[in-house]
Amino acid sequence: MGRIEYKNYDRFLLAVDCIIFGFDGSGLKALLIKRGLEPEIGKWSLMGGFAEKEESVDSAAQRILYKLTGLEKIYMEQLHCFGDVGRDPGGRVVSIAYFALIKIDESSTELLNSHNAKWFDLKKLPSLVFDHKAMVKLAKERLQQKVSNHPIGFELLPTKFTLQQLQGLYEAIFETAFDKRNFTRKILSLGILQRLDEKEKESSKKGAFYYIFDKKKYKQLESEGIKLI
Amino acid sequence: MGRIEYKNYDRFLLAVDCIIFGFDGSGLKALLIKRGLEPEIGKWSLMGGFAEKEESVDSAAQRILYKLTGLEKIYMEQLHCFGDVGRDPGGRVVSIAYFALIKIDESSTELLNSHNAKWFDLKKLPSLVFDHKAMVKLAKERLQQKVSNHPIGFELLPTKFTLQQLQGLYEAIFETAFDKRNFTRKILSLGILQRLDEKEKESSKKGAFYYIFDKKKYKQLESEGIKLI
DNA sequence: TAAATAAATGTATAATATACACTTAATATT
DNA sequence: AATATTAAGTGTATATTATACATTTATTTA
Repeated sequence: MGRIEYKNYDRFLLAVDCIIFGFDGSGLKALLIKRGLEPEIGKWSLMGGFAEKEESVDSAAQRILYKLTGLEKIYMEQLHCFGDVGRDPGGRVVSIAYFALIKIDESSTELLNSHNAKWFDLKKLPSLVFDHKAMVKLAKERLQQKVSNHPIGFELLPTKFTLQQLQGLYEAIFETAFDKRNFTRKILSLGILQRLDEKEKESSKKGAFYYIFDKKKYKQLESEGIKLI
Repeated sequence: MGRIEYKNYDRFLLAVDCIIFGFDGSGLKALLIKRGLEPEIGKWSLMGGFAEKEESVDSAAQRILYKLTGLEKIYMEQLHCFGDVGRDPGGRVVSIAYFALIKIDESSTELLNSHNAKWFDLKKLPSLVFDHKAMVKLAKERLQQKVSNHPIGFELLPTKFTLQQLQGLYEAIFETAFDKRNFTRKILSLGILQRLDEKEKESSKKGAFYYIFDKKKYKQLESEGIKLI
């Protein structure tokens, strides 16, 4: 069968917008840029761009994440298609939003600077262009839901981390405090953490053991979707 | 600020495809049509169509559901954007998939016939065009997930239904058997069902009480997202 | 009035979630 | 060398929820 091009249907600009989450030990953060084109040039915005004809939408999202952070092979998930008619005053643009989880210190500072990018605490977001606020809100809800059943929170932490850092991350994501004993017991009972002999000693005299993942168990749980929180 | 049209970016055909779920007392069903245009004309397909410039993507999905079933104000949820380059051999079409839950006997028979539509058991699907099989698979997974935490299963049942019908629905969705006593206890403990004095008497001599929803409790749970299964 | 049928119901046990406070290891201070 | 300081690390009791499992009940039909 030859290639038939569908005729006489409306064509759309397709944007991809990325909610890039990070965690710096205190709050959950999102990476925002100063928008570089009209309309609303100079306002805070999610990193985005237009999809191109010869790439998949997923690839476009990866390309755009790479463009801002220099990072590849990052945990990224499609969030939602935002398709309201008036969402972008610059034209009829349908946007596919993705969220990504990155280790906050691994992105390229030069790239971030060149895009006028900045990390913002989720609880202190500036006003954003278009419907980007709704995107962030939905992304946060999805992250909460996802992190409850899938071991992806680790994507936001350094390779080795203490139990208190892990708990701090979950508390930041859910904006609630957990009981240390119960949290520790539960997370260790999953058997996906491996304790190192090394200790983190900056925040206490006693020092807290570092942990890393047991990759094998991790993969297993990822596919099964075990309840974490 | 005037209206700026973004220039020089690729434009895409935007399709909307609907996974329409129904339940007839035995298995979970999906509504399929015989595709009416090339390529792959005559093959089984999800109901779909192209989005138009002056409507939101959500509206397009509603329009397409209405076109096939004659139904409005239906539970419908965006599923996922399918954006691979080669997904539609007829052109570069990005599709936004939605899933809908309808009462199987409420759709217009004339409309269904005019589209050559037919209900298929999810476990006995024919081969489908493009990536529609993946869409159905994802929709089923999302339905399972959603129905576990939100009281939406009822959208698939008649207004009044018996506990056995409700259990049958959940068993069909999860493709597993539940213990009748535990299921009944749990579902009734939510307090969202109201028992009628009327009984269904076709399937037994004793007869089974009909239930309807307690709308107020229903709304409350819908927003809170209480665990059902 | 007996038989047949599916509906309706309860209880014991296991697993999981929650609430709650003291001990320990290492360093810093006197 | 002894003591104070700091956050890390840990256990137990109770409540809640999930699971496993079989008999009684209401109604119709023979």
